[in-house]
Amino acid sequence: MTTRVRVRFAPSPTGDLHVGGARTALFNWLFARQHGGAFILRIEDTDQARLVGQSIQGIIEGLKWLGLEWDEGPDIGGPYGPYIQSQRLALYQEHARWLVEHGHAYYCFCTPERLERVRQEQRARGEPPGYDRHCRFLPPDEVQARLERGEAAVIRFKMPLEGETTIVDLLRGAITYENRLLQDLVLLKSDGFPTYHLANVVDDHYMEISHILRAEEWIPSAPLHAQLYRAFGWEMPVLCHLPLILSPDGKGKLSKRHGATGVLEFKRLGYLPEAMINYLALLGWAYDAEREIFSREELIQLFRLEEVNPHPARFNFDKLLWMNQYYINHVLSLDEFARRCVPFLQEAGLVGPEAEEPEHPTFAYVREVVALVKDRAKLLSEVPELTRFFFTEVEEYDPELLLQRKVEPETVLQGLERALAVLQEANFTDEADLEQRLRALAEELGLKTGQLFMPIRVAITGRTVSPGLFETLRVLGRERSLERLARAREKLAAHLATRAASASD
RNA sequence: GCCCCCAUCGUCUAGAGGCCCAGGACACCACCCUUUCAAGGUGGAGAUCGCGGGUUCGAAUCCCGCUGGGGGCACCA
Repeated sequence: MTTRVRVRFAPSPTGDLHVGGARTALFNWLFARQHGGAFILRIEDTDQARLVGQSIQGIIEGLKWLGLEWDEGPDIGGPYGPYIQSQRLALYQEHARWLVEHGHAYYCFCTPERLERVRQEQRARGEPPGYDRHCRFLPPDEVQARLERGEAAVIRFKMPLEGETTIVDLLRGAITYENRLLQDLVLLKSDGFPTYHLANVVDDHYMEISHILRAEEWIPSAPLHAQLYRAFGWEMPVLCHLPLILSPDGKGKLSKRHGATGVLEFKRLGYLPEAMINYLALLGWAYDAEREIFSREELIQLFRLEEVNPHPARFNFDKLLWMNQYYINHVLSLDEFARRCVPFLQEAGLVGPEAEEPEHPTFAYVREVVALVKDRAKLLSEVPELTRFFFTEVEEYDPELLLQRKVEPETVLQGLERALAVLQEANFTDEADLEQRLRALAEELGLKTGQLFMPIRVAITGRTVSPGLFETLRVLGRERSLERLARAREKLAAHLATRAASASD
């Protein structure tokens, strides 16, 4: 029997899409694509108290940024909709009632206060906290009377009191629980909303989900789900619990206090979705002993769910950063890199909206400029700082930066003067020509190349770290280069004069 | 407290009984390249495969116990 693969990512809209959720979504997506199945986005908004407005939008934006497109979902619909649980309430209520009528569930009138008190007493006695099944054995006519009186009630599942429940996890095999240790959990809350357990099981069934890939933290509720499937007489999908992503120090799940955790935060910080996907795929899975750079398409082809390592992995920001730089340096084309730099350059006020147009000269210039930092940027967000002097005047800098250890200040000054003269003659479209002339000049002045090039670099860029000198001169062009050189010479001359004056005082 | 999962360099991992006195990557160190910074190249350091018992001619690999880490125990998901 081959059932069509249908998987789902089912976040609850309580905040941004975080990396843990993104990894779950990724594995679901890879699995669906690899099997020619469907990847479904379902929003589990059954807790109105924890709802965060706009977070559905944020989740969708995050998934889109990662390129994890879905086949059915709240925004695009599909044959099994609606895909937002708050729009399916009647279905859950109907099924909760069905369970009561068929002896699998019961009404519970216990107040939150009573439940809390019971739990406290249990804890005090060193017992595991949980519901004491007080209402499970209420006489039917009392239940009826209280319901008619309009008393607030929830519906709880009647967990079998004896025997055991075994679930089968794709990565871990059989996991067995003793039923007597399991709880009579709430399926339908007093506000008429279902809990996760009911809504999830009902939806997975009606949406014909074939494989449930979700985080490991759900293992303990799997026996309840298995019992629900049994009570309904439904076949249970294949279960696969994905290992958790732990904080870098390994102490607990990754959370906000460990730094960026929201997928869109990573976007803002200048990470590439390709790097993010690649890194996340490798958190818990590996292709072989050597290879670790994979395109989306390669992942779809090579990924094997059964090979996922069941032990939790720590999130390593260093490795992600390395991978991001690797993608910028070695994977992205120049055009692609330039295109992605544009929003960051705009944000920094260095280019206008025209830079977005591929045919516009501004984009052509951006392309030329960022080509010089493509092999040294780790994050897209660094690009504005790395290239600022190509778009604006050189920022004010300390004239001391022009000076070289072991080189007389007068010689540096002379070097700048001579460079100005030499470059006057140069062909600025020809890096080799620029290089040749400046190397010759260094030799003429009896300086090591660095001793001449560094002052020029500072003059041109205002800093001691920059892209290659000759390519920088080329992109900057004759006019701006010579002007900056001249200004640096004046600046240094003035500086040396003041220095001499204060020294003679 | 109870239940469950997991266990190879600091981290992510390869390893499915002999190919492993354990391979790769990040991070770290050194050297090379070099106009700065990167990138790249070469090399180094880093794991008695958590510990203890078995099984076997042989175990990182199989079994048991222990320990450690993580998860869960809501009218949250």
